[in-house]
Amino acid sequence: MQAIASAQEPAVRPRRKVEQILAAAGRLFREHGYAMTSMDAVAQEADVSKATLYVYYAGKRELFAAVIADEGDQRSRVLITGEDGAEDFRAKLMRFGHAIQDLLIAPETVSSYRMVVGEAGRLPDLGRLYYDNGAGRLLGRLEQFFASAMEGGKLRASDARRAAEQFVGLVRGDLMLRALLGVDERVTAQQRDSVVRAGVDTFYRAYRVDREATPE
Amino acid sequence: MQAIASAQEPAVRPRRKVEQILAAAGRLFREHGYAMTSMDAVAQEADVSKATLYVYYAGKRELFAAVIADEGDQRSRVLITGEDGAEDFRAKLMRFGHAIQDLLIAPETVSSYRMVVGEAGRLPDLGRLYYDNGAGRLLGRLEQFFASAMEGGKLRASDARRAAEQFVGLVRGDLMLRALLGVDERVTAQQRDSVVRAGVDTFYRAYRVDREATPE
DNA sequence: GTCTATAAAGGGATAGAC
DNA sequence: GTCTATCCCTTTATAGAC
Repeated sequence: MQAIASAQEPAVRPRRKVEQILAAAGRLFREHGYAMTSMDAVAQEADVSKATLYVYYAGKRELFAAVIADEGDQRSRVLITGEDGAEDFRAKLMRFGHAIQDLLIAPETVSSYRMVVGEAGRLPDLGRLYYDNGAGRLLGRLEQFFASAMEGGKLRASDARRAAEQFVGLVRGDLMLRALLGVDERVTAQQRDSVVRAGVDTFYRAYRVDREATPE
Repeated sequence: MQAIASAQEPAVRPRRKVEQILAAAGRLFREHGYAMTSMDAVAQEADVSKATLYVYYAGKRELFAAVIADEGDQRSRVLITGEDGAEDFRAKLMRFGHAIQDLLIAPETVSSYRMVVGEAGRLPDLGRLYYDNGAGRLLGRLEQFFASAMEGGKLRASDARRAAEQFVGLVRGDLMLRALLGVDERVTAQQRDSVVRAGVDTFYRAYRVDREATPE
């Protein structure tokens, strides 16, 4: 019944298994959460025996930590590019706004956040790691962009970091919280666009350079 | 060893036990999350036998649902009062901003949100209930306040609901997300005030009535 | 209604063969 | 390195006495 392994392959591709395990664990942790995911299930999903899991990871917590660390790297890949000078500044804000909002309410982001938030009370180090790799990086890039814009006279000079936080908060609206809580079945493109448009509008009204004042 | 109950009290205060159970379950679920809280622990914390739990609640999920429903009612009690005409409008915004922010990053709110968010994927109805009773109510009251303010010429006329969402987003900053992820050990009053101040400033710049235009 | 005691199942982790 | 089989503990849920 069982396939007879030839003696030729005792240690077959050592890298492969780890990736299978990490991917399988990620899927299950995101979908069912930490506590509700069993090592049995991970082993089955990864098509590996349970004992093999414990060869690569000391325990369930370590496996979870590895998933989070891997997760953080893959998030926050949003295109904040200062180039493309031909583009209208407001149009650029709209583009960034949409990109950021799309990322924040994407199903993968949501299930990812749920997984981490649910355990953040018990594993604060992982929460911090996740924030730094995700929202932290995004805010950093946005801050740089706004700093340049302020220097270039596109925006009123002020705290660029604060501006970045506010911009994210404005285009996020309460859509992310609603997504985290599973409030909406589906959010239409129109709703999303409306939030971004209003957010950019508010942001720009507050940060645009006054035509009259500031004659330094 | 055990106290001998007099025959006078077979069904002692039927209401009492339920409250004990609900309170104990709430504490444990908030602290340890759904999956990591055992019915044994709840029974012990509530000073009740495990069998008694199952008299009042069909199972663990039902108990959790009861906790969430109870929880939602108690949140969102923030004082948004339109009266007090003597107060400067910006000062009022600052007061509301602080009250809202305080609520959002309060430890009870954070552990509460963690508990619900962590399970929202499996129990979407509870997530919606929680949102409606919490953030939903808050936004509703704030919307009313802004609508009055717009009508009274204190703010530029526009979508009051959207303004409410943006106001909350601005005074929240990313403090709540950081709190949910356990990023900061402690947030100083100075940091909090700084976020509120900047948020109100941005909000007011965007929504104040232009001195020159709008001569309808 | 409330308790003690226990059934029934599932989970994390490991021993030992190959 | 990888597997099968298993240990041992915890968990949900219930039976039965009072």
